Amino acid sequence: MIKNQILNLLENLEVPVSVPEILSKIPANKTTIYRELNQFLSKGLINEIEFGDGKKRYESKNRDHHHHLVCKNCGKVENLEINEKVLLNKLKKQTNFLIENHSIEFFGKCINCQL
Amino acid sequence: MIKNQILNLLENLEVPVSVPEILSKIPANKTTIYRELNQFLSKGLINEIEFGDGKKRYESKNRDHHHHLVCKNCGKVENLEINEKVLLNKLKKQTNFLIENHSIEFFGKCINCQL
DNA sequence: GTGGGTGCAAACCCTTTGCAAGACT
DNA sequence: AGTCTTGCAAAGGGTTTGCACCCAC
Repeated sequence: MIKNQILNLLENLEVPVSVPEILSKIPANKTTIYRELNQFLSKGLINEIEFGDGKKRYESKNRDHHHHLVCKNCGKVENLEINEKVLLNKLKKQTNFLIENHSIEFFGKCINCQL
Repeated sequence: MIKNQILNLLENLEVPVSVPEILSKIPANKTTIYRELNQFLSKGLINEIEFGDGKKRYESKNRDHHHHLVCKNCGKVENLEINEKVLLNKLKKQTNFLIENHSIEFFGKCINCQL
């Protein structure tokens, strides 16, 4: 079942993947991939995230929650753990907004691309 | 000159806008808008940002730097000021990554959409 | 006539939609 | 028969590209 192949892939990858990347690793139809991803999303099994190149990326919620360092030169994505609890608690008190999700990403140059 | 119309628009708007939104306010060709935005980007005059709906959004750097609360229900975008200096300094010491840019966005429900 | 600013049309790529075929109960 | 899974083909929507036009210097 393709559903499981996709979930397994997302659980085993270190960084979020786009649909084109998934397609290159799982021999299935585009429609199937998009369809399953949307189901995973509505079931809350995965996260959707964007790095600014026009493609949405997906990662399993089973992996530790973390943020990213995205190299704008070579595209390399590194995981980054920051403790945002303090920030989130502050925001909860400060705003009337119900925060369900957040995206904290940093863009720049990875060590190899700094010359 | 369209260049200036776009810059003025971005400077006067409270929240980032997408190209389709710019097109609805400035009577010009798509190509022109994209072309000018890319020039602004490479000159560092504006920021590019994504809210997860597949459209890039743009905001003037002349406005105060702030982050956003994006309502996933009605699409409303509110500005949010958080002091990320501590976080950025910590990251600078903690990683070998050259951070040029960052995106800190929160998604959820605005006060009107919480029922 | 050379260069900057603008537009049109087409192409490109990611994503969505409508419909049909097959498998399993 | 009915439902669930998958695929194909086409359309949709944001973005990019190639080329031509026009105006000013």
